[in-house]
Amino acid sequence: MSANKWGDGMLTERQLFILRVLIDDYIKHVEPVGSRTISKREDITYSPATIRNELADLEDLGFLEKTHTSSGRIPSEKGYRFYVDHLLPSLFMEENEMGHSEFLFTEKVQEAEALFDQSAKILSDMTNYTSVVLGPNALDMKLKNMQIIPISAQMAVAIFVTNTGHVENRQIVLPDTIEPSDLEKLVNILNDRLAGVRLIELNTRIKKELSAVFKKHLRNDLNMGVFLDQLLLWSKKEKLFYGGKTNMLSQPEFRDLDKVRPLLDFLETRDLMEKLVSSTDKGLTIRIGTENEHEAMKNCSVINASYTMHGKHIGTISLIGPTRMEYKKVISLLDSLSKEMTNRLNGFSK
Amino acid sequence: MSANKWGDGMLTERQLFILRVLIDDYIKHVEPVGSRTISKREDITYSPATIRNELADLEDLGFLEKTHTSSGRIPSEKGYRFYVDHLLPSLFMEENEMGHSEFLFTEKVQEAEALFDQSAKILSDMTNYTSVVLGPNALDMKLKNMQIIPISAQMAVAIFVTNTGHVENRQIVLPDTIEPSDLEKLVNILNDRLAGVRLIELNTRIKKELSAVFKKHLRNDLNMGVFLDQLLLWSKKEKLFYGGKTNMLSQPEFRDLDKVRPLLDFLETRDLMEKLVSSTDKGLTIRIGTENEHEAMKNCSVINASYTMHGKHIGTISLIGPTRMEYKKVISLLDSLSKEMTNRLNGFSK
DNA sequence: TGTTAGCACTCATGAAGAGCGAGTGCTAAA
DNA sequence: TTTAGCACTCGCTCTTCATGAGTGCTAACA
Repeated sequence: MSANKWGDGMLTERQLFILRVLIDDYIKHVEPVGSRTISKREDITYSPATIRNELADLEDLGFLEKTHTSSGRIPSEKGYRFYVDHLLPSLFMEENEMGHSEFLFTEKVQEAEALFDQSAKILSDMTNYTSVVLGPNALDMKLKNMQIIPISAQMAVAIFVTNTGHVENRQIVLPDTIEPSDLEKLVNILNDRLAGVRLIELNTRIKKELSAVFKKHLRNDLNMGVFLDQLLLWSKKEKLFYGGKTNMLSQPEFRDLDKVRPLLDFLETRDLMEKLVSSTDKGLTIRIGTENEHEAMKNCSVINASYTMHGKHIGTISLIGPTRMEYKKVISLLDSLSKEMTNRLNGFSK
Repeated sequence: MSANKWGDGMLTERQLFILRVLIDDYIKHVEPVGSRTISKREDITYSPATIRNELADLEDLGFLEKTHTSSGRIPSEKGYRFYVDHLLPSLFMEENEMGHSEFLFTEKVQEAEALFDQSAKILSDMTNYTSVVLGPNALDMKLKNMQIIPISAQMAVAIFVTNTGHVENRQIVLPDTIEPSDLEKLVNILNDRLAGVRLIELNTRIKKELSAVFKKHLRNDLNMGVFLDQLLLWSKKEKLFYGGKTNMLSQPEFRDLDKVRPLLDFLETRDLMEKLVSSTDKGLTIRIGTENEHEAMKNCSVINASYTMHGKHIGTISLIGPTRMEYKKVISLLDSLSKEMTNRLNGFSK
């Protein structure tokens, strides 16, 4: 057999089996697994000594590690990666029958925000890990209607309603010379011409197509350029919804304060979280340990699942747990939950 | 001298002095303070033995405690309370000269939300404790304008803009039989009659004063009752802005995971936090340990400072730290910061 | 009468060492 | 190829011991 990306050659059936058993055991008990423990399983016919030889080989191949010279083995990052890619699917298929069709949403979840919030809570409650829902980017939604409501002589509130019912708003400073009638005209023009345009594109559309219209209908002395820039300077990003922020504290590997602290700080840092949880992939992605490319996450795994609207990826629901997480359970859970979210979300727009 | 609420009688000057020195020292070093430590201070002329006698008396009076029979003393809750009420002001006045006039807000803080958020961050950064700003209750603001924007045949978005520029919005289900023109009429009536009314009062005002108007101007077959209830069912509460959520982890008294966990969980529980941080008082209130009336807060002190708008209390900025917090520093800081918030907030509305 | 030196006593803390047990790698025999 | 046997390694836990910072009490002193 030829070399592959996993090392010098393929693993033997027995090695595969032992590796899987060991990782399963470690995930369950969070303690280094020794040869004796493995040999005691009913379905294992080999003696501890034989197992030891195999374990030494698996360690040489980089799938396992020891915590000290005479300890049992724990999976390495590479080990988990292999487990997730090659050992899980076979098991996974069998058990996936019992779909998690019933999630305990409270009676009526009418609005998207409530759906996201509850999904995050449900997921973290069911797994005891930390979950995050990355909301849709409102700027990708299409403009349904906009309003400018003056609240004082100089200040006004600009409101943008999207086709999904999301509302963006911000305060703006009115040009000195503007009249209520000008404002009304402006709002009418914008609503006429820009309904159905994605918020993020409003700015370029206006610059390209509407300067002529403005010239025709509005007084020339208004400094529309600056005003429009202010109006359309989008700053808000996707919203994040959390569940089980403190669940990390009950994971045995983070029993140590100095280990949890960076983790909790990470969770509180919006930019980092956004990056961690964003994915352009439809479907499900798993990142293990250092694959997350941040020191604080080096002992964590992150699973992102995509939810969609009209078939388009618009956000993710994610689970953050220790690298030793219950992948089997968690993956199928996340899979069903993201589908459930997609269903309900698309139900809203009917 | 007659008995007072602090015990059998007044404390002697020397007792007051020793108590203050001890608490100051404990706050600084977070370790039980012994007689020797106190007697070593320059301004103390008595021997350890004398101090010991006084300490024993102060303990009998309930101001001090021991961690074990032969340890130094630490302040009791009653001790802190006395310290804050009677020992602090004298010191406090002298040093308050150096006001914290310069808070490091980023260039332009234009909107209230940004102000609250930054205030919380600044406060937690400067103290290394956890801070929370309780935003104004939008429902107490006055209606400037409302809009109902249909987004599909059955759904619409209702938007309420307040005189402060705050925007409340929610999705509503439209009555089957309603026409766009009905909606327009309704919005016009509401804007005409209800501008300037506090959001929280809209419902009663409508029921009292507008049913006649509706009868006159709208078709009778519309089931306005249910619709209006839906429109005016306020659910959202005041917003909370956090700073330094994980700062508790660096406090020596919470080095133990089992001690921080309930604390962090508490911080994440909206209802509890809201209750903790709400206060109707103008000015500054301090609650020490069990005065907070929640198990998780029994080793914490909470300081609430009020910020106002046009002289009216509209929200609070709070600091949560261990009972042994640096009251002196923190109180003057919170005092100045809440005033700064008030200033900027009132500046916005000019 | 208030203050202080002296002294016996307490208790937390940290270091040192022993014993245990779960694990290993290696060797030699089946 | 598999396995029994064995020496060896570490991490843990428990105990013991010494140390030192603190106390309360008593008796003497100013």
